[in-house]
Amino acid sequence: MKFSTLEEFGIRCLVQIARAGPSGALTIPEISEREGLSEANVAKVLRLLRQEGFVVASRGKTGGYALTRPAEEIRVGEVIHALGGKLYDDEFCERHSGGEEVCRHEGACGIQALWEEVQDAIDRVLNRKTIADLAQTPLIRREDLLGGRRS
Amino acid sequence: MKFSTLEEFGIRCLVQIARAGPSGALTIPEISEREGLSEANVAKVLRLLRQEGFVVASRGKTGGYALTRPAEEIRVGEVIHALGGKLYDDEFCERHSGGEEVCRHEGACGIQALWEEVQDAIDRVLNRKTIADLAQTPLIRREDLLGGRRS
DNA sequence: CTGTAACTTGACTTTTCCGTACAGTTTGAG
DNA sequence: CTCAAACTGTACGGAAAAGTCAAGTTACAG
Ligand code: FES
Ligand code: FES
Repeated sequence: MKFSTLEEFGIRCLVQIARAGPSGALTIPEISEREGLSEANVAKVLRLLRQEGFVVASRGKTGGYALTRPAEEIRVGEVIHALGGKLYDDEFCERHSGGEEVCRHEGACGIQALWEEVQDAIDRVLNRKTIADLAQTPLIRREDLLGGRRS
Repeated sequence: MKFSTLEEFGIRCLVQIARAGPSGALTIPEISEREGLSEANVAKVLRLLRQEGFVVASRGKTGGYALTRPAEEIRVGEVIHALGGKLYDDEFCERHSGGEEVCRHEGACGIQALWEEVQDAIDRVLNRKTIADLAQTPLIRREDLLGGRRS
C-alpha cells in the first residue's frame, strides 16, 4: 500500500509553511526550492490545499501562502483525508459482485473487517500528530551526529 | 492512501483456496466465479502468488492451485509485503533532493519518522491476522441479523 | 502609471497501473 | 491416441495518476 503523491506533498508543503512562523507566509518558488519539487507541481498541490481550506493565498507582488489555523491545530490525518480519500469507504463492498453471498452484504466478510481495522490503525497514528509536530525538527547537525563523542 | 489491486486480490484468492480445506485445491475458473473477477485477472494474480511461494500449481486436466503452507501459518502481512512493497523503504529519502539539508540524510526528518510509524501500525494489524482467520467467516445468516430478537 | 513578481486556471503530456487477449504447454479422462 | 481442460507467459490497450505548460489575473514597489 502507499500514499499518493498529493498526500505526501501536501504534508510537506504545509510543514514548510509552518516553519515560516505563526504569521509567516511562503511563495511557491520558495517552497519549490526548499522541498525540491517543481514550481508547477507545488502550485497544483497548494491549489488543493487552498480549496480544502488549509491555506490562504495572497496575490500580487508580495503574495504567498499562509496557514488558516495554527499549525498545532492541523492534524496530519485531516490533510491526508482531505487529499486522498479513505482506504475503505461505503461503496467498497458494492464494487464486488462475487458469486458468494457471504462476501457481499451479509455482514460476515473478513476482508471488510480487516480493511476497517487497518484504516483505524492508520488514523490513530495520523490523528495524534500535527503539522507543528512535524515542523519542529530537532535540527541535529552533522557535527553532533559524527563527533559528539569528544573534542 | 490505498492498497493496490494486486494486494487485495492476492488476499482474496488465498482466502478462497483456504476455504477448500487443508489439502484442497481450486482452479482459476472456480476462484474467478466465487470472487467475481475475470479469469485472466485471477491467473495474473495467482502467477505472482506462485512466484512468491504462497501457492503451488498442478497442471493438466485435473489441475488447480493449493497452498504451500497451512492457512494458519500465512500471515496477511507477508502477502501484502510480497505483492506490494513497503510504504517506506530505504530508497525513499534518496528520491528527495530538497534544498534543505535537514530533510535529506541528517536524521532529523519528521516525515520519515511519521511514515515509519504508520508502516509499523499497519504491519502490527496485518501480522496478527492469518489467511485462516479471514477464511473462517462466522457465516451469519440474514435471519440471524434481522429476527434474532424474538420469534 | 507601469512593470514585475506573484497567484489561478484549465488543458496537455508523460508515466504508471490494470485489466485483457492470445498463443503456448501440460496433463489426465475416455 | 485424442482432446478438452487446465496452467503459463508475453504483449497490447485503456484508464488513472502524476507532472508540465501556457495564458490569464492581481497587487504592490517604484
Ligand atoms: S463484503 Fe465487502 S469486501 Fe467482502
Ligand atoms: S523524507 Fe526522507 S529525509 Fe525527509
